[in-house]
Amino acid sequence: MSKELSTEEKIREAAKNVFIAKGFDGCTSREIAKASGMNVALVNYYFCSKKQLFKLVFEATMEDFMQSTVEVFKKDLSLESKMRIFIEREYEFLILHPDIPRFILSELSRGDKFEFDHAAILEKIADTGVLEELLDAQEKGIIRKIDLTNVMLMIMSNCQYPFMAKSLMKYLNGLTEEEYQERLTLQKQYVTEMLIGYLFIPKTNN
Amino acid sequence: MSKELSTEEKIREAAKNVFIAKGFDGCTSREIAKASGMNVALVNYYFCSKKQLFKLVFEATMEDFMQSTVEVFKKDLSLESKMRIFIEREYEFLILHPDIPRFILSELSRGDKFEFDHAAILEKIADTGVLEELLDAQEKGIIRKIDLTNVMLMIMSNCQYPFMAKSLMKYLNGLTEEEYQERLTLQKQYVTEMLIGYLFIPKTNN
DNA sequence: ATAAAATTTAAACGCTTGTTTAAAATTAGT
DNA sequence: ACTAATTTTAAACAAGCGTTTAAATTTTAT
Repeated sequence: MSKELSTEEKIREAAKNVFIAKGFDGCTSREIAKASGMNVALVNYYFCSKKQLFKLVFEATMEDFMQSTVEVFKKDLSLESKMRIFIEREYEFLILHPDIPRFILSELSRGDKFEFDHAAILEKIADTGVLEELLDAQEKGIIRKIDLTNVMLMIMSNCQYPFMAKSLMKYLNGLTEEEYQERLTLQKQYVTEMLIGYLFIPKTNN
Repeated sequence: MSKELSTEEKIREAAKNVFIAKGFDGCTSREIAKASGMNVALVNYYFCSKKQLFKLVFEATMEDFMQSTVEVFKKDLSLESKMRIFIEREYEFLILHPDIPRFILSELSRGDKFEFDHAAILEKIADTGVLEELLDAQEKGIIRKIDLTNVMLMIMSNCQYPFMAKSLMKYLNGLTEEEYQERLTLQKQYVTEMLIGYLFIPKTNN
């Protein structure tokens, strides 16, 4: 156990956990303070306000989430391999942080709460060259000519939703946490097959 | 315009809109009262507490959502037709009520807020006989032998996520509401093809 | 060792929250 | 028409909220 965290870092870490678990509206400054072992005044001493602390946490979480998965497209591999590895990474990440997609989409959908800087995230995606690679593959007839928004939606739907719907699915199907984890591992394999099978145009043998 | 709503109904309707838009934690009793044209005391006069009003709204919303789509499986059609119509209905419903999946999954994920009665929903699904039909189709080699939890996940992922991620996708791709609606219509067609193509085993010609 | 700076604390600030009260206004029953 | 029940209102309640204050403590620098 590394106890060598500064007060500021302790608060930031606690805030991240609490915000992701309960949302901005679902928690209090005092709750964050208590979770970090500090008191309320220190939260505002280091971060000025609950809102600003949230903004910091949200943007960092969003960047982490994107970064950890999208960077596979920088590698020198076939598009299909990259796609497979991307899905693999996405599931790996989400098994460790299953609440992040719901957190991001929930907070983002009530966007009046703060204006977040999406330029940084757009840049990280653009930097990987994934968009050009996909367009190029469409020109070459490797993958279907589908608007990239739809391609992204397909992949993200099949990666993120299974984690967002965990509570509901466990309810509906009467599964334990372990049983649901098993379904998730299977789901990863199924959606990989399904997505690759649908998006990639089979090579004709002649 | 039908103005002939009772006070109780006005509050219930307003509460539904406000809860779905902002979540339980994201709104106040006074906000709901104002949205219904009434005052705070009336909310508790008819519904005892914010929590109980929420419980009512949540369970009704959940039942509506399930009911409107799953009942297609009662019809006398081929499984493939039912699946196609199911997806069609789901998208139709979600175009009208795009915030409901996020609402349900968000509120459900912090389940300590109240215990909801999922038996009624389970029963509605069971009543359609969809589960038996799917298992039967698996036995007959019509669709892949995949755990039904995973089948449900696949379908729900591709129907609900595109609506849950609207804010994010509009951001990332710089789309207007109209442009995103167009993508959603295309998405419906793509995911129908993809899901049917993956889940159903092609008939061999011999 | 001492003074200055940074950190931590307990207490308080106005304000909003969910809920309740008690009186006023309306409706229903006879 | 009169009474009783129902509905609506304005006002108040304690509790909790985000934030601020000012004093106490610790750290840093000379």
